[in-house]
Amino acid sequence: MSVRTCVFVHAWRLPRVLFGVCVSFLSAGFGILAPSETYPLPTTSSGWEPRLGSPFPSGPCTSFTGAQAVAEPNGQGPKNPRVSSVTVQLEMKPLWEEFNQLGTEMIVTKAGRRMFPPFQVKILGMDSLADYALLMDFIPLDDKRYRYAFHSSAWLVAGKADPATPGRVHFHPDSPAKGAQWMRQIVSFDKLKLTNNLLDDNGHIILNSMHRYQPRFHVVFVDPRKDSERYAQENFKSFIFTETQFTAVTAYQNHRITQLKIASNPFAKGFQRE
Amino acid sequence: MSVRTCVFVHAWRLPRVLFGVCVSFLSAGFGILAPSETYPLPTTSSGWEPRLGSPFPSGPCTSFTGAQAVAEPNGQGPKNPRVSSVTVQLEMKPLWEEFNQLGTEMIVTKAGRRMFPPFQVKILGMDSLADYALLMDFIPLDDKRYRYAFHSSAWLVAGKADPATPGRVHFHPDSPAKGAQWMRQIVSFDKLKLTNNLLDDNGHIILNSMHRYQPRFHVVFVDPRKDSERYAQENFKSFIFTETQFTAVTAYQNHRITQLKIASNPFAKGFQRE
DNA sequence: CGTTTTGCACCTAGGTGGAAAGAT
DNA sequence: ATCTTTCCACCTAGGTGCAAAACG
Repeated sequence: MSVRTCVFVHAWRLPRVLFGVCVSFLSAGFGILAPSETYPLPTTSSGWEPRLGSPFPSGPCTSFTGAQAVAEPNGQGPKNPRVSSVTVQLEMKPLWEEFNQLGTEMIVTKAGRRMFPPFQVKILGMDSLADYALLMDFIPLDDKRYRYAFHSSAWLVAGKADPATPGRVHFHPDSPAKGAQWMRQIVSFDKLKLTNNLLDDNGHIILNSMHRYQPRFHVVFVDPRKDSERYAQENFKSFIFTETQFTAVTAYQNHRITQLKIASNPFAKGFQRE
Repeated sequence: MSVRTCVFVHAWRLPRVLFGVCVSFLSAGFGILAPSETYPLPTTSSGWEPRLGSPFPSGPCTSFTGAQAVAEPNGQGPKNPRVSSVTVQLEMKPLWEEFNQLGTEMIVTKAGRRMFPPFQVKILGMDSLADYALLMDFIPLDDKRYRYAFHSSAWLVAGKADPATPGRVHFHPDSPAKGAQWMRQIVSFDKLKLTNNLLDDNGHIILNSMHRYQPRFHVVFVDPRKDSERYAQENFKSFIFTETQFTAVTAYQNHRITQLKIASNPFAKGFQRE
């Protein structure tokens, strides 16, 4: 399937075009967006290898494992200097790695569930005076469905992936804001919730349980030019931290994941050492 | 005392001039502001009658008592149409009036205490596409200190006012934002806290206990022009709701105020009917 | 003596995983 | 048999007025 994604958005908390980040499929059109709302994105894919025409990572985006934990996307084509100079550090990287080593699981519920660890980043290199929007989306890591073999404590492929969920984007609710504001302190996506409800109308991210996903983080420069749509491809930069990938579940499968969640999430303190 | 207030601000979450709302005394200079931070404002005054040269209400600003509860300031001089067309409705007006009838008291603590009822407004008439900042400040209602006579259940003048507290302004933390955003729903100043700590460095509003105050609400248009300071006087509009005036206290004096607080504040439910 | 501070019990509001029941 | 839903006890986080102690 050929997927074309277009960056272009109408109406940002406003009744007319302000700037844009619109994502459309070959067959889909535009849409009106508002912060905290979500929007269809291509989620069907055979992984997150390069996809023709996608403005979001068209090359293998890797997160560096250096001391700074900076994600450096590649192959996103020519970029506006206002985004090309942006770098991002994943917060709580050691904790993410600890989970990732065990095989991170994220609970999805009908009502929506937060992620843990929380997706938080430190941002550098923005133009202090320019407006930016920050958003996240989730792409399938493969086309498979999984099941957990309790006896062997291992994930097994259980077949082909279920039909793709409605693709959505989560805008950080402070969007849009000045670069100075985003860089001032750690940016936390703690309003983002994951659900398995295909009919969700709370703006949550919809995922298939027992499928694997890769979170993506996008920085979009809000181009003040009237014809900003023309520069859509240049005005954003995407980041992927491979240590944040996870399997969506309705109940924890790996007991070691459960224990690590309990040990590290303050809200689960009630389950510590019994 | 002659007080001159100047509208002009440097740095809005940003390292250089963006737009401004700076308030200075005759003897005081400028300052760097950021949302949620506060800033010196003239608080010494012989009431809130007209004050020469003040960009904030220079005429008797009254709140209408009509069905819409719209405050209509007067005598603020020529205004930019982007602010002159703005009207504001006080939310929970009946509750405010109920308190006001008894003599509203607001607790001040070292750590800072919220107001109750909460100061919330509905805003109309903004330019949807323009940027605005919203802020509040508090001015002394008179030059007196009070004490409460429990036996007669009445407030008595206890002398001349204590030295004025450091004047501060509370910017609504969402500032600046588009008119459309502000008008979308009720704007609540629930992050604003009152303190009696003269050395407070949490950005709270500092008040003298046993003194009376009048909250003010200011709408500032963020003028994109380079020389916006020149138009500072034109770019804001102030609103005063007389039913929101109160006496600052460290402990409630009037028992009927206590009862009304308990009856109407959800967080005080633990004290209902004993 | 009037006023302020402190610790506290009691709330609101909402994020946890567990256990049992339900669904397919 | 596998997966999902629901309810719940138990947390975090923080906003209340109260009572006693402290202050000046």
